[in-house]
Amino acid sequence: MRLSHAFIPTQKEIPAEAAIPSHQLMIRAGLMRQLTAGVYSFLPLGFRAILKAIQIVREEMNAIGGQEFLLPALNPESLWVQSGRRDIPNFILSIKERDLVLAPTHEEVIAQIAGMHIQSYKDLPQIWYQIQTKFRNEPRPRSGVLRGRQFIMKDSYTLDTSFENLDIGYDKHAEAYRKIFTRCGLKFFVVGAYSGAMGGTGSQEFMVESTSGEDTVVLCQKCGYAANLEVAKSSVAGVGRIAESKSPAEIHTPNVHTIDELAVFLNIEHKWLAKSLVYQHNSKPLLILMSGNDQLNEAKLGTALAGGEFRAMPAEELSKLTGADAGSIGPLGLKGFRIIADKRLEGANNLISGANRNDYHIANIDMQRDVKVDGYFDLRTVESGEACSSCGSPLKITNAIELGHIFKLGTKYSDALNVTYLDENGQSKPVVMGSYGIGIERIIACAIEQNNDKDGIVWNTALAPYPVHLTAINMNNNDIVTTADRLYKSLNEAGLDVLFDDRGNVSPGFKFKDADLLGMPVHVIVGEKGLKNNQIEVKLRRTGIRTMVPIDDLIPTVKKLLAD
RNA sequence: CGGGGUGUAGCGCAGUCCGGUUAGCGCACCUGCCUUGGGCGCAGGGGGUCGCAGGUUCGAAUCCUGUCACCCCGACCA
Repeated sequence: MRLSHAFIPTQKEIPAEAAIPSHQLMIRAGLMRQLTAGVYSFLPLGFRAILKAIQIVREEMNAIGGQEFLLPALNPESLWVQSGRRDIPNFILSIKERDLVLAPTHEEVIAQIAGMHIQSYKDLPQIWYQIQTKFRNEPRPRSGVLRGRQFIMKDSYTLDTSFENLDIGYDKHAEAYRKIFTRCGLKFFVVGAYSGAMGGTGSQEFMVESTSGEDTVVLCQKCGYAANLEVAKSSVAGVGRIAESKSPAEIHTPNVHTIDELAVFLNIEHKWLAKSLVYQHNSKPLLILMSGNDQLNEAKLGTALAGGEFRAMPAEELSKLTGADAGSIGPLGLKGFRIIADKRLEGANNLISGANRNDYHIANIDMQRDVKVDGYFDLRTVESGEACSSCGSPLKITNAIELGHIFKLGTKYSDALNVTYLDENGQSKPVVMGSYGIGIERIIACAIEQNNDKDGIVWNTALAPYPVHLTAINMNNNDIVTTADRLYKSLNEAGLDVLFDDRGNVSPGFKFKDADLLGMPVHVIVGEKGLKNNQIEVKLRRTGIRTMVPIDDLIPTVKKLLAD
């Protein structure tokens, strides 16, 4: 491609709306432009990068036996009513003029096709995938393409006869994903993840560490334990019992509202304080007891409650219902509440909690004797530095971008949409499904987040829109023009895609700045300096190292550099 | 959905508090000359319903009311 005729609008200034490096650079380097919140137009250069990523994904999906589909983005609303996902909050965008919705994912359509045509165990297993545009009603799109309302996703689905066979397809995907992200040159890690309302029996996320990421993950750098904070565990001792279990006693605690204040007021360790959190679960009041300042993890709470809607009770309702304000709530004497507690409190005694009366707490609470607990669950959020539950080393907490997510779905959708097969005995059984996603734009954004410097993007060969950037330093010099034209031709003939800066009346400095901003891995520079000695300059974007090579050695040199 | 912020030329911004020439600056763009190894120089030029609607006023980018859009923090995110 000749830059003199290319549409690659670069800009010197950082766009005001972009807060993270990948977003800034994707705009500055002319890869994309925003159309509206969470929706981006990919320009030719950006689309080339997208196509590179798609091709890698496609090859690895085909390698595990995936069959590529193209499913419609327009779906009948009724299909989503049938699966029970029509009314998930902030999920589906719909069409005003018809009873159609824009598909946010494709389990439903896959199930519909499978339901029609999968009849026998002989038809299974299947791996079906597509690479297609998805639409979601994101309340707050942000961070460029990291969270959009419209995005390209590789989504695949496994159909199997059993959970054992599901594991095979799931493991194939895990392996394919490792290959995909490795080929894309990304430093990634895999974490155990929350399955949430997606349902199913297990899931893992493929993550890239980044301060721009929206997910929080827990990592053990010694043994490799890695989990999304939503499900992460650590080794924290239970509160435990002391020998003597005294009788509950009310204590006056004027103007003490927080756990920290209470600990200071009573001069006591935090762990003996049972913090009360009041929630509503399916509109019924729920008291959650945590030890000290342990933070409730709402994802874990969701798992513990096994479905239904829950939310923290607003302060007004709370005081109306209990007669006390938040900070003075406790398990004793509380009527009409279901009570659950964090595992750390199991069996503990000598605890202090609110008296359901402002300015009073109750001491010597014995969880076994005094509190009717409807279950102990792991509800606490892991904190940085806590001991790894596998090896005891301190855990690290970091932000990450989710590139891919793999789910063992089970029969949730086959049950809802009646997808069955006949087994060897002629028995009708539900098809066991798995579902697997990769965000294509996120591959590009992560690659840029991980590979940029003050001058611009640093592409690796796998994703670079063009592997070679060729610059003619001075278009008024006939030798340079002739040589650069000839090299452009021969590089193309050698199978290398070249972006050729043949612009006249553009200063060398400007061309260098643009080349660095666009960030192609190998920069070939044709200038008077080298030409005097029949040499061409080759610069590596990543290292900035320049070498002079004889003209005849150029193509093998470039090929070698790209392969490294 | 709660909190905060911003809408003025393609991009980045000033001007708005305190109403008053022809709405300015840098970059980009166009023409000519010049220059060619790190976003050249000189001269000339084009481009604006000041987000939108209504109101106040002799007069509104500026004040008032409403509304829309976008960004950031949080909530949310199968």
